Amino acid sequence: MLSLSTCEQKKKLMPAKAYHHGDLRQKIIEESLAWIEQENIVSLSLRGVAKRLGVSHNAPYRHFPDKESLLVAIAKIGFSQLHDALEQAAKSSPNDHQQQLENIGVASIQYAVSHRAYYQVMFSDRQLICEDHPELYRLSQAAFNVLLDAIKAGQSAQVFIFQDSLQLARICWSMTHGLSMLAIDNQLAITEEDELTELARMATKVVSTGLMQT
Amino acid sequence: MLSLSTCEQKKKLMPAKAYHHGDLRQKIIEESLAWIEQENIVSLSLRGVAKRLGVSHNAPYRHFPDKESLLVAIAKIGFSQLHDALEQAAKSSPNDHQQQLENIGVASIQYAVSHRAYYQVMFSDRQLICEDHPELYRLSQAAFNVLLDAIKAGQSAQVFIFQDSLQLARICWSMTHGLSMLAIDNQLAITEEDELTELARMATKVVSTGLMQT
DNA sequence: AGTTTATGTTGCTGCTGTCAACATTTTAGA
DNA sequence: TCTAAAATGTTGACAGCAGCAACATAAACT
Repeated sequence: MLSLSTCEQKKKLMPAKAYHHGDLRQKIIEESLAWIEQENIVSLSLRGVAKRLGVSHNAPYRHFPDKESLLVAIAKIGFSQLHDALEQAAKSSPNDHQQQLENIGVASIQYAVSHRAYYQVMFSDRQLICEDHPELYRLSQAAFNVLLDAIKAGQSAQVFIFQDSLQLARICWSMTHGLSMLAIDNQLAITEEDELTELARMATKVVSTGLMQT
Repeated sequence: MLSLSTCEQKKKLMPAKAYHHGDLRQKIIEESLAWIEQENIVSLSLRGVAKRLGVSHNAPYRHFPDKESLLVAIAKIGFSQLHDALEQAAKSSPNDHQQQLENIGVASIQYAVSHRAYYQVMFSDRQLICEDHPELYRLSQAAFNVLLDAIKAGQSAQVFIFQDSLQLARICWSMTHGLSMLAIDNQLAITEEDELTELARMATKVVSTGLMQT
């Protein structure tokens, strides 16, 4: 399905095609993600990735003008995937707003821990999401808006409290983001995937309960 | 006056004394924090700090065996300060468990945004908090335990729900941590300090409400 | 005084991001 | 089809970085 989107890039503007190597651009992204999972994001280097792929240390620069561009490209994919995962979750329980909100939260945390490399790039301390990368910013907003819309719908249905929906969405986002980061950084002392899912469920229920009208 | 206090560190165990420079170890820490605030934590380099301080590129290695040790030293101070701030907050409203919990949360967020350089080091993607640094781990646990104790007290007083207190504390910690990180990374589009404090208050109220017994 | 210890410097190695110049392969226009 | 252009890959260079070893100096201790 991802290759479908690249079908549109057939012409000549997108440098995503494979000439000498086999779609080197894609391979660089994959190898970078593998590197982050095996080592960590701090030690990720373009030269190291190039060496792993058996190309010269400057080959990646034919596909990404600099290291930041590679990270932005990865983050874009990640936010797109996250958006899809949240949309999927939002489709569940369309009549139970509280349950829907919890499902979105759990889906967000599950995406983070099952795509830790993506998530670390998306929220690395490199400040990628800013005015310098408008498309990335738009993609991150799209994912956030799934949550925001769910809250607005719950407010319209008189289920959630009537405070500023943007602020409430930021609160939900903060909890899932914080839990995701702590889990990825192994600061929750949780080994089992099920145990983490259970914590995610409990956490989203606490927040959603706090949002309910009395 | 600073030299007066160092006079008390007479013996030889403390390497914090000033011989040629003026307490270089402390200056390195301060300059590193200033660097992180002015630039960012990714670009922090021992050589850059040394240059700013007018010493040779290897002088810092007389005080820190490597870069990670410097970051650990900073993180230790940070967690100690955070612990104090949370203790202070916990002393308020000793009879209102919900209010006390909210005060702890707000204090945590306020510490993060008013000490962003410390906070970024404490929770950088360098995995400092692990078995490799037991004292740092202990300090971070001490800060966390302030929150945990507040929740346990609220449970004993039949104010909070009776689920696993450790999990509940992690949920609170996740929200404040996530909100802090997003605020530090400017991903909340909030400029005013007051506006952020208001969001922190709202956020802690949502979570604390979700923890209340029905 | 003389030795030891703490601190600071110089020089080196290997790694990194990035630039410039060049080589090769594919594509496109005549 | 042949050739020019574009896309892609390589080599070599430079500066900045972490960290090591050897050396230099200043303070402390005996």
